[in-house]
Amino acid sequence: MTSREPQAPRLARLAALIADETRAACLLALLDGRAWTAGELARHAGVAPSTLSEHLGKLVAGGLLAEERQGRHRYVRLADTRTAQLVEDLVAQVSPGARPTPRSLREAGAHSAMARARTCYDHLAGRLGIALTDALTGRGLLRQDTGFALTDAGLGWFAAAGIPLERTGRRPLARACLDWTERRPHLAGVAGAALCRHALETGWCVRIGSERAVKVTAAGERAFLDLLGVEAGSLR
Amino acid sequence: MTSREPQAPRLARLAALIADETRAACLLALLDGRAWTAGELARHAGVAPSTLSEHLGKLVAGGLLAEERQGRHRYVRLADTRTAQLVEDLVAQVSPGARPTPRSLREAGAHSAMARARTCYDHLAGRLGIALTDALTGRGLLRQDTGFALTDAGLGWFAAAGIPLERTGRRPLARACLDWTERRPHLAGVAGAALCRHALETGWCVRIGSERAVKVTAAGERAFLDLLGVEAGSLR
DNA sequence: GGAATTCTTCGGCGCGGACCGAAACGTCCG
DNA sequence: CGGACGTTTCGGTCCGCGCCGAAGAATTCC
Repeated sequence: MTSREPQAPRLARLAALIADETRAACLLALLDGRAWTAGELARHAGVAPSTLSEHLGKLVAGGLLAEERQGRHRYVRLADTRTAQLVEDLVAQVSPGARPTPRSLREAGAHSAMARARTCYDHLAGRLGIALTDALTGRGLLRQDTGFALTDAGLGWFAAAGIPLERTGRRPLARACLDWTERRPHLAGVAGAALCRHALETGWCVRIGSERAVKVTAAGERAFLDLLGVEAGSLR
Repeated sequence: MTSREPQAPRLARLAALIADETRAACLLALLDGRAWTAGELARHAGVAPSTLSEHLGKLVAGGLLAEERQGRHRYVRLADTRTAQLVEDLVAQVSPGARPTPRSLREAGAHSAMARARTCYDHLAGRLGIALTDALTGRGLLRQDTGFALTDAGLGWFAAAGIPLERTGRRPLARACLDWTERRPHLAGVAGAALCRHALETGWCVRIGSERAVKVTAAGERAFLDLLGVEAGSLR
């Protein structure tokens, strides 16, 4: 059998897009679900703007990024949830079993804030994401023993909490996303995104700094306790 | 923010392992779930044995492949189900919306056999995988509307059919795997693997040739009809 | 209109890595 | 014990690509 698999070149070309450290840094930064300008990404990655411009060209051409031009700015974001999920899966694969020792105090602070609570593209992750997922499961709202799906009671909980779940396209309502700090699954999919969006809109959580880390507010602490019995005090 | 994401180098290095066309061809071939020798892979990929030896060294060192030495042979296989799932996800991302036109009759035949029924590492895919998944869903044994999980009736069906489901480690019982020919989810996870294994052991399906394609036998046609009402005649 | 900002294009440099063939090493078999 | 086979190591070649700086295009601000 000398016939080369027909999709080998495509697979290699896709992986090559991620196989560069600068482009990988961009994809990781964009996991916050927001749109960044080319200049921001260049500073973030520590390369010349001209270099980063070429990288963006490749990522957009490869379908990993979507771009939107506004005046002299070029905003890019991850193309879709599937792409974000793919990057998360890759990160989970390389997530170290042993936690790496941070080099500086600032890194240590940033790392622990990320481990506490952060967004994973469009849903909540970190210890907060795990705690909410565990609470949903413990109350019979989410079923993990036979797969990963909301129960009928779970559908009712979202409705009662005033969090609308839009059945759009083929995206699953609930889906497991492997957390790279906790190494445990947490809620993603339509329900995960809706919960995160609601938490940010109602002020249960606010973003810290310019990246993915978030923190729980006083209002959020009350809400998570009332609605799910989650003690989120340590995640403030 | 000039701090580079700490896991960017790791992500890039992982992707670089897949970013070579020869290594990609190896990973795709190994998606059949079996162990190949270095020589077989070299012939399959169309490169010199010495070249392929170096590739295998990198893939093993990178944790994507597991190796087993037997005499003068070096057998390699995908390291674990998570790695297989990752490769499948990457393939799904690049799966062409428009079917590519095969270049030769033999390729066309191989492609259509793969589209009919094949294994996806350790579970069934292609039109057969979709048909079984649809049947399970239609009979209330698998729930896809709120995620992707077996129902209690589904657990009973597996027990009644004599297909044991081993709850091992963290691997989910049911999980969706996106099919790259049908562009629809089909059953993976512990249940998908158990069903595939049972189908091959009882002779419901047999492998065609040396790769992933399988075909349904007469016994399999009866079984699928009796157990799930699936008309698998066109998949023989 | 002119200046500042943001991004892109281009030429050129240098490193990394994929490839091969030749030779060495180990294993199996007659 | 010698020959066939599968695999590995090594030296050498070559191409791809990531990087920069300088110059150019587009847009906004004053």
